[in-house]
Order: sequence, then structure tokens, then C-alpha cells
Amino acid sequence: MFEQEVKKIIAKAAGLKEIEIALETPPHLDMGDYAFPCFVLAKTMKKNPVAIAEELQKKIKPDAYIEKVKNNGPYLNFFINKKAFNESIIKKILSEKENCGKGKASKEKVMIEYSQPNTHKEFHVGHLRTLFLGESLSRIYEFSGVKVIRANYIGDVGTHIAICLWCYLKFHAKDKIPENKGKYLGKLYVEGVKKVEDNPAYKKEVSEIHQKLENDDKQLIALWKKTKEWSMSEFLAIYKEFDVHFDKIYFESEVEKEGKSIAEILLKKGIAKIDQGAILVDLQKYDLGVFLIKKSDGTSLYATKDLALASRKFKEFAIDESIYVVDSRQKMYFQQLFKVLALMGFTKKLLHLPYEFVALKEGPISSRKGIMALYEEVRDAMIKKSYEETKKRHADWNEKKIMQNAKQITLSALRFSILKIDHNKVITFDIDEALDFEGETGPYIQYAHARICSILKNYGKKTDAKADFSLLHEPEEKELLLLLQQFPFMVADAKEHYKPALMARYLLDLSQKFNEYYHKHQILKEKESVKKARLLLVSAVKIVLANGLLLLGIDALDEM
RNA sequence: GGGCCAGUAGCCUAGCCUGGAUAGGGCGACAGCCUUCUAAGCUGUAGGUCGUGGGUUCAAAUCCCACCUGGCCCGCCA
Repeated sequence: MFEQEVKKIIAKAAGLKEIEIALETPPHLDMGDYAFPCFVLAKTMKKNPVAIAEELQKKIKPDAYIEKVKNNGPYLNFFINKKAFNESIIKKILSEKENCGKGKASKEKVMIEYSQPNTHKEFHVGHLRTLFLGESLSRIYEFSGVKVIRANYIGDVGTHIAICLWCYLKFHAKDKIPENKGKYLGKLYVEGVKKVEDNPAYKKEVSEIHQKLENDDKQLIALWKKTKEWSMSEFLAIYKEFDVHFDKIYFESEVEKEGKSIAEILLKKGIAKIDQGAILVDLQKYDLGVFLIKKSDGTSLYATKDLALASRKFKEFAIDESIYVVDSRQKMYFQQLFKVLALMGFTKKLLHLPYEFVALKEGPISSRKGIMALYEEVRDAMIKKSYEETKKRHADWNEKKIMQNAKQITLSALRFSILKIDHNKVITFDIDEALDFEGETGPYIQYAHARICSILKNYGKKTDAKADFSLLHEPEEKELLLLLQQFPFMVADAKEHYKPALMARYLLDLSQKFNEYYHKHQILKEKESVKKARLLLVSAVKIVLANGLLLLGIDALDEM
């Protein structure tokens, strides 16, 4: 709003219709609020930028929006009217509250598919990235006014299941089943893979199990159903823990038969061909290699099923777009999949949102190599640490309250540590870092929020929205106000670039500025007029912090 | 061999799309700050060939080209 006014004023003074470039923010606050670099006018006006700045400065007079204009070398720096600026920002946030930054509801409907774990495998920290990213994107989309269908696509069939069940039947049929059944299945899978690697003759046995499963062998299906539930109950518990609620859970097993028939249709239509007994689509003329859609032993692949799932999604939910939040290692796979769908005549909007994987210091996560970080183990270690930290700080809290706080801290620390990193960077997960709740962490932001709550609580009275906002003239207050004003733009940016990391970074900035302010300036000890203005400012900060955290899937805490 | 992604202080990271004033943070290190609204906090110090070399530009971490390094992907895994 203020930027537009400033641009109009410059255009008028320079005799132009409009200023096309965005204004900049000067490197220092005392240099002004908006900067216009005069280089851009140097060519058309045929003068050096320093002279242009000088000339424009003389032409521009202060008005309701502009307090002062100053030329600084080739820059023209604007000081906006503090009172009007402060008041407009704070009042807007205080009146909009949890709706602050929210976009207008549109008719657009998008399905976001994320998490997609495989049953019969262990759930490790690497699986958290798609979960957090997908959920946060869903929240950002919804907040922006888009209707979101949260979908999960569980890998409940495939070679890995065959290996796991084969290993169980052949070597562990008489095992006493341990309490953590999900983990037990993961171990069976890893053991099975090793056995097959060491003895290739077992491969045939696994393939037989796989075929029997796909041909509805009664006994095997019963075992499969039972063990699948073991994994599913583990997954559902984790989703609940992270407050993730899927609108639709697809299982690969649901689309397998349909996928196989699509493979046959593609074969008949001549889009696909048989090569070495397998069905594939040759995409070499599109520089996409060949795409295998059915194995030579007749069993299905990921691709077989995805071909069927794509159209099912659009039919069932009348969505406008389908976004797949999947590991970047499958980039090529999705290019191939989308191309084949296009060749089939599928014209809907599909997007693969790739993210880089999570590795450990020792290398990429691989249970076979013993490079593992199971989610539940990491979580429990973090809870233990945050429990101790909480207890240290709050001798008067009861067990329940301490534990509740410890869990909140843990989940926010874990979530934030992954979301703050740009999704196309490989994350090296370090348990020591995960156990650190200081610095650029989720708890840091929650702490800023809790401090504001504490101030408001100590003040005791309700704050009305009336105050003299020109009293907010400290540099730290100005920085906070500038950040607050940016919030709606950050939401839009995060959506446009599919980057919750932008929101995470913004919240760190805002928290940091608040903490600096908190240390430098007292609020409750100030005289009434200043106190009022400051209370309203920090109330606005509190609202924005809470809204931003919610978009990341993190709860704002009132105390900690 | 082809393709994608990344390279910014000891370590991690922002900025790159949309070029602009002194490259922001965090961890770790060192020195400080709790009779003052929660020290999961704050202040200060040290630490930088923005991978390398060209090009474009008045101006390049940012745009273009080449190269180097690392990761990942390229038909019976998912």
C-alpha cells in the first residue's frame, strides 16, 4: 500500500507513467523505509544517477504517506509516515486475528498426495520429510483459499511385501510376535533382502509368493491382511501425533488390477510393447528412456498402479490439480508416468513436487547397512531430553504438564528442523542437533510466543485497540512492524514456490527481532500511553507467530 | 555416456526466480548479561577467494557459457 503510493510519487516527479521496478529496502533503518535506485532512469534521462536523485529529491514534497525524502548517492530514500503506517498494520492484524494473511476462498480444488509409506517396512526419520512438507503445503494452500484434498497412497503390495512374507514363512513362522509389530516386519524385510542377495535361488521363491498374492491365494492374503494392519496402526498413530488427517487413503492393492488392465490396453493400442517378456512403453523419442509397466513374471510395478490411480483421483474428487510430494530420486519416473498418461489422452494437471532425501552422517539411510534412525527412537530420545529441560525450568509443574510440554517441544523441534531447510537440499540428520532446542529451532519461535503470552498475562487487563501508534518509534519496533506487514506476502510466496521453508525462515526472523526488542525495551514498566501501544504491537506479533506456526503444523504455546 | 540437484566461515544455512548500498542467521569457540515482563533468551569478539574461469552489465552470490567437486536418476526396486 505504501510502496504503491511512493511509486506514484516518484513517477510524477520524474514525468513517467509508472515505475515498473520494485522498490528496495535500504540496508539500514535510519536510511529510510523504501529506496529507489536511480540507475534505472540514467539511460532515459541521460544523466548520472546521483544527479537524478538530487533532482527528484527537490521535486518531491511530504504528504500524508511520506514524511521525508532524502537522496543518498544514486538512491532516493523515502521515510514513510510512521503513525499512519504503524496504525494500519497493527489494527489490521488485531482485527483479522487468526484470519490474518488468509487469502480469499476460490473454487480451485487440489489434491496433495504425500507420506506414501510402504507397509512391512520401518518408519524412519527420512519418511518425515514428505509428511511435514505435504502437510504444511496443504495448510498453506488452504490458508490461501484453495480447497485441499489430503491424500496418502500406501504401498501395501509389491516385491517388498513378498520378501517380508516369504522371510516370515520360511524362517520365522514360529516366532513369538513382539509388541512393536511394525518394527518386527521391518526387520523381516531387511533380513529377507539379505538372504535373497546371498542366495539368488531364493528369488524364484519370492516371485512365487508375489504371484500367489496377486492371484488372491487365500492363506497368503490372510497373512498379508493381518501384517498390513500391524504397519497401518503404527502409521496412523504417527499421523495422529503430528495432527495430520488424510481425507483419502489409497492402497496400491486397490488399483493393481485396474493398472494391469491399463497395461494390456496400452499394448493393444500399440502405445506399449512386449520386450523380453515385460510390457514397456518406449519413450526414447522424448528423451525419457523406456518405461516398464508390467514385469515379465506378470506381476505389477509402481508404474502399473500409478497409471490407474491418476484418473481415479480426478474422478472421485473432481479436483483441478494433483500434486505428488515424492522424493526427487523419482523425478525421471514421474516424467515418464506423466508422458505415458498424456499418450493415453489424459489431459489433467499433474505436478511432481520433488524433495531431496534425508541422509545420516554415515550415509544414506539404509537398514541393510545398519544406517538407521527410526522415527520412534529419535522421538523418544528427544522427549527424554525436553522432559529434563522442562523439569529444570518448572519445579512447580506436575508430571502430566511437564510431559505434555516435552512432547510439544519435541514435535515442533523435529518438524521445524526439517521444514526450515529448502526442500531441494539433502538433509543430513544429526541426532545431536535434533536434541538441541536452542538457536534456529521450533522451540525458539514457540518461546517468543510464550513470552508475549506471559507479558499479556502479567498485564492482566484486556487491551482495547486504541493507542497512539506514533509512540512506536524505536528501531526495533520499526523492524517488527516491517516484518508484520510482510506476513501475507510470505504466505503467497510460500505457496507460489511450494516452500514452507520460506515461512519457517520468516518466523525465525520475526522471533529474533521480537527477542531483541524484548531484551532492550520494557513494556509493562512504561508509562500508560507507551505501554498500550507496545502491548498492541506485541499482540500483533503473537497473532502472526501463531498463524505462521500453524501453517507449518506447529502449535503455538502459551507457556513453556 | 546422458540428465537432474547442490556447492556461501570449522559445521549447518538464508539470499539466487525478480542483479543494486557493508553477503544475513544458527551451531561450535571465546568474553559478557538472570534483586528488571520466562536465560529454550540477549550482547560482543574471532571466523568469508559466495566451487573455478570466462562473458553480459554502470553494477553479479544473483543472469549466460564452460569446467571442477559431491549427491541422485537413467526397463523387470519403490
